Amino acid sequence: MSRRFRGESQHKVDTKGRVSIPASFRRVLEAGDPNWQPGGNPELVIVYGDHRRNYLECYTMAAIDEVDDKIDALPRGAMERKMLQRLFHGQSFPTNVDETGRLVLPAKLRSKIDLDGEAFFIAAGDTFQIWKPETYESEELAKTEAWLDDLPEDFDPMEYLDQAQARAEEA
Amino acid sequence: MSRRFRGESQHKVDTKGRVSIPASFRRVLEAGDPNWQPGGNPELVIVYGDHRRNYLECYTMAAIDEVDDKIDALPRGAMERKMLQRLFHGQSFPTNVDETGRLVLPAKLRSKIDLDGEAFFIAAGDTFQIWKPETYESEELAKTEAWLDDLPEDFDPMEYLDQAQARAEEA
DNA sequence: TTGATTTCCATGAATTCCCATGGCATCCCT
DNA sequence: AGGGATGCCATGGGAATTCATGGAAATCAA
Repeated sequence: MSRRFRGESQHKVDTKGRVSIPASFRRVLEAGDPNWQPGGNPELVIVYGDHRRNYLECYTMAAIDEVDDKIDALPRGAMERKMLQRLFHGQSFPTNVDETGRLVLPAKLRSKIDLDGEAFFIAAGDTFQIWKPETYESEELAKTEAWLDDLPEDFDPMEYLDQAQARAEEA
Repeated sequence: MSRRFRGESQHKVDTKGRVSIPASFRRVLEAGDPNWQPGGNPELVIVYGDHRRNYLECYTMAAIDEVDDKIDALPRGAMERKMLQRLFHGQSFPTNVDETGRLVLPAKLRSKIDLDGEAFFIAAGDTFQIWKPETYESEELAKTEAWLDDLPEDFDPMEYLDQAQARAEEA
């Protein structure tokens, strides 16, 4: 049912690294954890990636399992496989939501994306991301603004939806 | 059957953000929710978009699923995909009609379109929109009036219907 | 032991749930 | 045709719960 994350919001991060997860995201994490049961706290995996990535990407257990399966399908010894293993197995952090709906970000993860005081959460399909608000504003929003400015005055991004469909059909 | 929304109407918004949904729209939401069953309350997704958009667009589950599929069809990493994900996954709010046929607009959404006291609903094909009445009057109506005024005296908008058909045929 | 986790409790604000009312249509019975 | 009776619709009010957030006590790890 609620397999997809949806929405965006901002929450406080205290000195211990505790942050409330948007309530609606919690429901998705619960639904996506095969071991979860009412009253319990769902697990999840936070992928932080290499130095170039400046946000944290959070996977439900179901989503990360899917990724793992795909990695397993690659031939042993293949470079792609090694890279993906490093990213998803090495540069990631398994954890769980706590009793009060929060999750604790270790100092290491916080400093990696330079988080302090506030964290911005945004859904991205079957994962959600955690950004330092300022980074999100300046990098992501600015980037797309600039990109949109290059388009015709009356262009509506919605038109991309149909492009998407067209591509899907010819494939 | 009742796949399309039709009509327009205005309802009160109380201090808690509760608004009655036009009864006829409810039937469409029910029909468009694969999980809905008689006696239950249909879910829907409200897309509010970025600061440029000053109305809320409401999708039936079927309609939003279609959108999601199209987004999934775009290549990972593509700019269009990111934009659409931000819009439809990030800048949206999943909710459901309540027992009494109302829906609750969180303060965040209300303030975004500067809603207070009254909300104007208008059908738009397989979605419907919620506007602050004054905004709709001044922006939308004025816009289409102006547009119509630019056309020849005796022009009949119905002619567009045939244009649409012609386009479909050549594609 | 000492800083760093975890646990466990605490609280105001926001949100959900439950129940209530008056206004219209429609249906039905005589 | 009159006159309920019935049922959906728009709207309100208050209680009960959930959220987001803070702080203290209890555990760990080195």
